[in-house]
Amino acid sequence: MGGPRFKDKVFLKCAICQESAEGFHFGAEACRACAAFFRRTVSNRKTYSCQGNNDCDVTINIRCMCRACRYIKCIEVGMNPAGVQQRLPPSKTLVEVSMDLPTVSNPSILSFPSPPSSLMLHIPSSYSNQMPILDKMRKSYETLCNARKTLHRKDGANIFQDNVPKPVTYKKAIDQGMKDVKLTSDWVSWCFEDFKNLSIDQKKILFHNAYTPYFMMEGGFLSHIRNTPEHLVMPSGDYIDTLDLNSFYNCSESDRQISSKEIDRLFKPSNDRFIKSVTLPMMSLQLDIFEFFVLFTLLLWDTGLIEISEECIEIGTKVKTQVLKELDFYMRNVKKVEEPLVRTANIVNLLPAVQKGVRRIQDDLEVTKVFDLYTASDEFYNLMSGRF
DNA sequence: AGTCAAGGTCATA
DNA sequence: TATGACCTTGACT
Ligand SMILES: [Zn+2]
Ligand SMILES: [Zn+2]
Repeated sequence: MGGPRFKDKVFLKCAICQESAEGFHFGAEACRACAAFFRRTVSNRKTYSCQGNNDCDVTINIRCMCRACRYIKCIEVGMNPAGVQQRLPPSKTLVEVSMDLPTVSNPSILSFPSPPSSLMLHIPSSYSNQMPILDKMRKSYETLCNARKTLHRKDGANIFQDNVPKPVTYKKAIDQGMKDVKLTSDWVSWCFEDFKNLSIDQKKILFHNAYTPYFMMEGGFLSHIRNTPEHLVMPSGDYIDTLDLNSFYNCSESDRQISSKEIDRLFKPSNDRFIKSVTLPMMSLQLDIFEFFVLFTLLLWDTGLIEISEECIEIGTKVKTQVLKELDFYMRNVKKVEEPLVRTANIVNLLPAVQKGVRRIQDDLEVTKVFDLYTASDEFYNLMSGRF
């Protein structure tokens, strides 16, 4: 028993099983056992399934009890499957395997499902000190994306394969939005130390106020990144096809009471409006990930809310000012924007468009509620109050 | 030369 | 067969 080792005056514990750790592995502080487990899992492309409810404890004594939950925890603490290298010696058995899957020749490519967009950039670590909050958001967004891949993985699908994005129905979209609430709330806490320290009431108020607009704004942003403005991209990577609203709103299980024309009349104007006022401007601005984070910050820390405390207003104002300063530094010294003021104003001007877009679409849903066809949004909003 | 984090090996359960 | 202690490698300082 070596006991916990010293490392620069600090005890380090494995983020997965709490055993004393020896260093970073694949993006997280981890013991060698968990690192080896993660490497084997990714390298051999194994899939596990949990016999329980995907919430088994993974601690040092029972770390092997549930492989599925151990792997999920690896992802949650920040391990990146892309960190596992491709098998170097392409042995004969591997060649045979790849013959079975002629469409996928290079397994390592599968670890990078996101198309390499220059707008999803990372900043050099030398800039981290100058923009700490944005840097933290960027890094934890990567963690969020990995966690989403696990969470939204289709049953039976290989976790390491990039699922081809598919159009979703209304019910699936709500379902994915509900599943993503917890991850997003975790992400918010990862991003803002100040948010983590708020009272539960204040957290709920801020998060509830921001989640739906954020959900839609992120959908617009991701569709801008993918260059498919007519799609609203969901956290899972699937999308709402606004050119085919009929299949979106008419789920197969529900009665097809509404004609395709009626659907278009009800929903098309607000969807088109959202694309025109949010997604397309993002594309023309070439909004990047850090600028998107600034918008999220302004959205979350809504100091105009009537229910929040004076202290919360003070904190929110401080956070927003800090992030705007970081944006200023980023535009001047990293992105080297010619007219930072004009660009910042254009970016911030997206927020009222997002808010109006959300309101329009929510109004549409109110109308459908009168028709008593869709009730999922009630569950959705009820769920929001149970977090934190 | 020393550290870190990859991959590999192989006794053991 | 999966695990994890132990070893090798290769990049970086
Ligand atoms: Zn561990
Ligand atoms: Zn489990």
